[in-house]
Amino acid sequence: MLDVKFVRENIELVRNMLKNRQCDLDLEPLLKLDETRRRILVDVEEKKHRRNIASDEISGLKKEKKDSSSLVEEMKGLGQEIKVLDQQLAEAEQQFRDFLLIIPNMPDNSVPVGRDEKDNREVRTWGKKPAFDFKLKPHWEIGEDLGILDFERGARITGARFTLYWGAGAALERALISFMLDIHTRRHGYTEVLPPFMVNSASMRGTGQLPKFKEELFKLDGWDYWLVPTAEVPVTNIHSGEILEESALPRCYTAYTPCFRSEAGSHGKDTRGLIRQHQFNKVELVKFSLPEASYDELEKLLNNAETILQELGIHYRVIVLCTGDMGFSASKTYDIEVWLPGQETYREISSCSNFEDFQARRANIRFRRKGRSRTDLVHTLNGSGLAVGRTLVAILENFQQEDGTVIVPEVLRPYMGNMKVIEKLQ
RNA sequence: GGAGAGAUGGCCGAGUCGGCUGAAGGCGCUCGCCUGCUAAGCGAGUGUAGGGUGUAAAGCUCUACCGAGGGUUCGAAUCCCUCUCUCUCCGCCA
Repeated sequence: MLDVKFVRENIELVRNMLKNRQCDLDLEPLLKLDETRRRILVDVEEKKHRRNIASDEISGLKKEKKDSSSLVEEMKGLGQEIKVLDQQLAEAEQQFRDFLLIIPNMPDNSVPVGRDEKDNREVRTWGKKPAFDFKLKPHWEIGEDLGILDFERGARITGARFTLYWGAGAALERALISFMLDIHTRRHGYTEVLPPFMVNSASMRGTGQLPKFKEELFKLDGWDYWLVPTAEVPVTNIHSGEILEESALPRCYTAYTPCFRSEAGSHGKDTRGLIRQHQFNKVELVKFSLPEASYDELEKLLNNAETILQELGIHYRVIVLCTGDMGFSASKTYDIEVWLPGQETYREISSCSNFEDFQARRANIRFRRKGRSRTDLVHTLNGSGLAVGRTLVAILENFQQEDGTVIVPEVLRPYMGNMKVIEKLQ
């Protein structure tokens, strides 16, 4: 959510931002609502002031045993007026707030202006595309041939975009989760958290999934509970409504959660394999930062995510998203795209964003500078570190061998009972 | 699921028959004094949000907030209703 005052005073900047984001939204109603709401507010506050004074007078009169009935009568009328105005105000505030909630965040100045993913810019690459002298398979073939990925039974148990993992496949997924969490906690200094996998509407609103992206979420019937689409939601909301000490920042958390996404609007896209599932595992990195430090923290967070692929020894590239491709809540986003030789393509495996104070304002996450009385909004950041299912995909495709087996990356072997090669499950 | 208790400021904790209680008292914290250092002691200060005024900061001022929402009343932290959450006991369960 943007600051109302900022919008009021920089209306042209905001209009330009909407244009750059390819977002068609007319701001006129917002300005009108703001005006209406403030007009009513001034009126009702003045009336309440009068009522407060009169109440004191009545109290005084009663103490002196004097008659107060005419004043009481008068206040009855005023009370009615206040009641009506309060209702109007509540309505105006609600509409105003609802509108503010659907305005996307301002991109940082360093973000390239562009229409869509074609205008994203490559920042750097790491490693090289591996060379093979045999015919490569996509991961779904590798997984099915080894008997470790079972798409058919996954679909039978639940439906399309659900997968059953067997044996070394299941173990590899678990190994990756442990490995990632260990690196981030032990080497990068993050605190591990294990949050609820369902959240309420307030949390979804806090991070920006609601009200605009309802159709991408799974909701529990009869409950105000939603399945988390990413750990970002529960973990960022850890501190919602809190005022943190300046000395407590930055706070760096890492969490494993499954992620549930409806993938509405993706029909027919990535239907094969593990790339696009309704349920997948992810290790997330979340930071709460001082405003002046948040872009440094973003670079660090990105590096922390990259470390995982470097340790695994898999080629990737980093891109910065342009204004037209960036998410609703983000001010700046880097994507890490991993190389998948079986499909001869790069695929997003991590998305690292700075949200500045956009989420903090929605979720009301503040801090107090030492020696100062006023509070400020923190900056929030997060990034995948990494998407586990897609990492498993990258391992299968990058470390496949001609005989159909897959080499287990060195760093994962301690987590897999020293397994060196994944062979066909008997 | 059954029975009961509770929810007040950063924390603990008062709030009488509704009326200067935004809220006593204590702790903590901040600043100052004192003191070889530390501790103790002394003094002052210490909620949040929104609005008005102000070029802005400061300041001044108003309104709201004692779990959330609604009601009664001229007036509610105090009375009534609904909901949420926490705790205790029993039952059940991983």
